[in-house]
Amino acid sequence: MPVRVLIADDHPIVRDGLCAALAREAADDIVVVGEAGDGEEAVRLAADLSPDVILMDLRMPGMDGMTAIRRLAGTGPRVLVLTTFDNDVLPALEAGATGYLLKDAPPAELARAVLATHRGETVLAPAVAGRLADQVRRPARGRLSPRELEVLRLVAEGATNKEAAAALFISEASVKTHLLHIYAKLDVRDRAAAVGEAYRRGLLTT
Amino acid sequence: MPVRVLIADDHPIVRDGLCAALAREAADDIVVVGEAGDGEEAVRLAADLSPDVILMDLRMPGMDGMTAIRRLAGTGPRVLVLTTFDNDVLPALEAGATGYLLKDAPPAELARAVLATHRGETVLAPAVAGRLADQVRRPARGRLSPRELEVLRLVAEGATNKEAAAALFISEASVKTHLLHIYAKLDVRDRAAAVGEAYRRGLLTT
DNA sequence: CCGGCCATCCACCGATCGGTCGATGCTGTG
DNA sequence: CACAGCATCGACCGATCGGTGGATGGCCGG
Repeated sequence: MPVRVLIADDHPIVRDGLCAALAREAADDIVVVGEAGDGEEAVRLAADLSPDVILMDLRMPGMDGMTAIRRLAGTGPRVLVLTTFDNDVLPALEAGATGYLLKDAPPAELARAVLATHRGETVLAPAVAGRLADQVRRPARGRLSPRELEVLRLVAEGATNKEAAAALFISEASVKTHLLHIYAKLDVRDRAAAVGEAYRRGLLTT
Repeated sequence: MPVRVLIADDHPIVRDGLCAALAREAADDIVVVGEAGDGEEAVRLAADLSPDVILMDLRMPGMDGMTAIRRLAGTGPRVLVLTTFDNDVLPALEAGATGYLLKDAPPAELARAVLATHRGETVLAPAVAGRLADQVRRPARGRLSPRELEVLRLVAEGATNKEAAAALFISEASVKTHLLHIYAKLDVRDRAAAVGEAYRRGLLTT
């Protein structure tokens, strides 16, 4: 009995590619039962089709992959994240993903990963594993608290300390404290470098 | 006689998807004659296979799509850029691309675009056209000079004005002037916002 | 129950930055 | 040739920022 797969990706071309690759590499063991173009559709189709494995992109319009994973946590199907970027690994695993692959993976590896995911094995792309190790080695280093992230987002959009304070309904002193903590965590010395480093680490997005 | 297409994209899955989509949408009119995984391979295969149209991703390891387009300019095949991001439009067209599509395009549109490109028509994704109009309307707005980009890169990495001046062998006053020009072009008021805006516009990359 | 992280707040000071006046010379294009 | 854009430099001033050294309370986990 083949593994039932649901594909969730906003690019039709990528969905086509996944179908073609899986059919070519493991036609007997894998069958694609559905395709979703955003997180909401993925959650709905997962309930309707009860797939074994969901191939999930993280960046999608509307409901993104991360929240979709949280919605799906514990409902049956295992989620294999398939995305372009190697950040977001820890959040994805925390949200309930079983594996994390990159889109530059060769089709054969992809097929193997789908089968492994179905068996409950955690699949990590090699490049991803190293990054994960880094993050675990340095606790808190680089992990910003929700509040700190809000402050940094405002600063990245041009807010002064005073403006950020007003936007968050806190005092300017608190904003400065948050920023000092951010500097320490990102290992930088000023707001401009903090914004740059945050974008490089994928903490801030377009 | 079908249009001969060469696919250049670093993701095997995307290449599969393009093959499948083109085969499904226009099997009689389009034939994929080759696939390349980076810019260098694309240039080599273009010479060997003499395709009519090259579907080219811009972000690839090794030689990127932009330089590949420049190499191919005037050698015969027309280049249709197919990428995820809607920046880089103007540079791509200047480099010699005939069209610019986004990866979220539906397969049918993609097939039509390939045929149109072969006829020499310029194909632009709707979202791209608007952005292009913006850039033309406001000359210089948003386009940073090479020197300004260097300054901004240093600032994004945490350099003070003095440090940036030292790194570029110019005076601190010049750095400040460059920064003021940057602020005006990006429509921001400080270095942190400039860095953020630059990342959002894809002027700075990881 | 205590330590750690988070979030909040205060005051002071020196350094840096941004704004605004300039100015010069070199390019390339109409 | 005139004009625009680029790159360089100078001086001044006020505003903002970063650094320091605190303080409080809440919450969670060992």
